[in-house]
Amino acid sequence: MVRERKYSAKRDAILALLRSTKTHPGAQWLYDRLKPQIPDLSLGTVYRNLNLFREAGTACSLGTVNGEERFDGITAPHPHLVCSCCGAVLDLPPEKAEALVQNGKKILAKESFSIDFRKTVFYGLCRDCDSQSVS
Amino acid sequence: MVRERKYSAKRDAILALLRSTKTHPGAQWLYDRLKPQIPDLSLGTVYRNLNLFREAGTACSLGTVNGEERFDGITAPHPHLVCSCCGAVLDLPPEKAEALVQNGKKILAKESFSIDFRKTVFYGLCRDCDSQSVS
DNA sequence: ATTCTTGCAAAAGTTTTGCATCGCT
DNA sequence: AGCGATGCAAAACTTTTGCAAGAAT
Repeated sequence: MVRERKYSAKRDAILALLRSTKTHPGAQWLYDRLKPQIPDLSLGTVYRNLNLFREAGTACSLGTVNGEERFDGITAPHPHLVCSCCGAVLDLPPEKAEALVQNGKKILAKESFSIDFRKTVFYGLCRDCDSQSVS
Repeated sequence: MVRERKYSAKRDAILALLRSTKTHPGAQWLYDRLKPQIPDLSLGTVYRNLNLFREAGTACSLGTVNGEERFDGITAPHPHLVCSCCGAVLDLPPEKAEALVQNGKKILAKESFSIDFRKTVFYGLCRDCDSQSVS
């Protein structure tokens, strides 16, 4: 049972900004950018809407970088590069990811991104939770 | 330049517990389990030692689940299953991961774990940070 | 003696939430 | 009018840190 959503100019602005950037931002980044244009915007609203986007599948989380959750407006699953030093997040073209996985290359020439390690996580429901949700 | 480490019984206990479990615990879980046996243990010490393990490569982080960082005493890279509902983390045998990636099966029969989506993140240094660390 | 380790508590940082108000339908 | 959306501030949580005391080398 999904609740009805009403139009909200702020929600639209947050989503538009999220979709317009390749930085894979966190809540604070979005807030800082939007605040000058929307003076009566609060950080809580950014958080609330990001959670709505995630629930609705309009956006997705990439996970936490340096303690901050980062989001992607592109919901089609694709791998990412995270800089362990500065926390930058880059999209990784699927074909390059394939090559990386296959030959374990440490360097991604074009982006000049040196790979240290990879994390792969599958999300779903464990047996207990799956059976509970069905019944 | 890695600092010298002195022996610490508490550090040993934390690492032993981390290695003995398949739960991929967070700091609080380890603390709760150790506290009865080591009454003068503090949560801060668990955090400090987990960070030491990570720096030393003795343990590694799997990322954040429900806002809490989870650790693995097995440092050989391997994929994980995370239950979106209860936060349980399971190891995924590499050969099963391969099959999942190849055919995109939604169900992992043996573990009865239904897969919703996957996240793959490569960690390394971006061009800027890489050049800074070299020079 | 030196330096690492730790308990404790405060601090820091991120995210959530309660509540009154405002806006959309 | 009814209910969702929001500002604001407090609260909740996880993690880090400063400092003095204790332990290992």
